[in-house]
Amino acid sequence: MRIGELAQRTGVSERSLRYYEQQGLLVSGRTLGGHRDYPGSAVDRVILIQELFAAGLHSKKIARLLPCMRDSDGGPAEIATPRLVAELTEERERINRTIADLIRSREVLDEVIEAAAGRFEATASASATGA
Amino acid sequence: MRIGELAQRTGVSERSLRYYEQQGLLVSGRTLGGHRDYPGSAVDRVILIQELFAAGLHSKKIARLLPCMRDSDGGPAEIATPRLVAELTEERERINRTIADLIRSREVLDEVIEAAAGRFEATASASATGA
DNA sequence: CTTGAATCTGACACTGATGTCAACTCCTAC
DNA sequence: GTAGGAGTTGACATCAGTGTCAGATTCAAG
Repeated sequence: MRIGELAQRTGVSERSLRYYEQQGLLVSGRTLGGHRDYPGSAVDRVILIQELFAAGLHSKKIARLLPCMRDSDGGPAEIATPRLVAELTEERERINRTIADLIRSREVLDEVIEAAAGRFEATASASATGA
Repeated sequence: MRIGELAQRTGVSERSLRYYEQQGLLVSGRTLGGHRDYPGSAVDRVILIQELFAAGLHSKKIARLLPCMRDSDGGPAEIATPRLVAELTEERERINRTIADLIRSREVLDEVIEAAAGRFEATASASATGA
C-alpha cells in the first residue's frame, strides 16, 4: 500500500511515517518512480511504534528494540545485547514508575471531579425541589 | 524556606520552581530584598505539580486544578466548574488510555528482555558446562 | 564593612515528534 | 497525452518544560 493509505489505516500522519523511516523504524519498498510501497504488516508495525512512543521510548531506542521482536517483519528475531537489555530493563522501571504516577494523578483528578459532582448533585437537587 | 532548599528537598531545579510561579502554580512570599520565601507546604505542592506534569497535564490546566484541591494551601477548596470537570474527565480518560498503553509496551519490553535472558541463560549454561 | 554564596530577572537554546509549506515529480483515470 | 490527485524532499515552525548564562542584587557570616 502507499503512504496515504497507511496513514489513514493507522491514524498516523504521512509526515510521521516519513520520519519513522528516516529514523530507521520503518522500511518501505519503492515504486519505480520513488513512491513508498508498504507491505500489509506495516500497519501493525506503525501501531507498535506509536505505542512505544507513547510509552516514552525515544526513536533511537525503538530502532534498536524492533529487530529483537518476533513478528517485526517475519524475519528471525535478533537477540538483544546485554547493553540493550539493561536499557530496556531501565525503561521498564521507568514505565512502572510512570504507571504509579499516573494512578496517583488519576486519584487527584477523581477527588476534584467527585467533589464537584457532589456539589452539582446538591445544586440539581435544590433546583429540583424548587429552592 | 528559600528556593535553594526547596529545590533540594523536591529534586526540582530552581529554574523550574521559578517557572511554576510564573505559570501561577506556586506562590511564594518575598523577603524585603525580593528573595522568594516558601512555606513548608510548598514541598508537597511542588511534588504534586511534578506528578501532574508527569501525567501529561499542561501548566494551564494544573493552574486551574490546584485551587480545587483540599490541602492546596489550607484555604477552602474551590469547586471545579462544569467546564473544568469536563476537561478533567477527558484527562482522566487519556490517563487511562496511557496506562493501558504503558502496560502493553511493558509487555513488549518483557518479551525482548526474557528472550534475551533465556538465550544468555543458555549461553551461561553452555559456558558453565565448558561447551 | 566586606566577602562569598545565594538569589534575582531576562534572554536564548534545546529536545523530539509533528505541522506546514514550497517546488517538483509520479501515478491513474479519462 | 493530459489533468489533477497523491507522493517526494527539504526546510522551517511549534510546543512546553527545562538548561544555562550574564549581570545585578541580596543575604549571612566573619
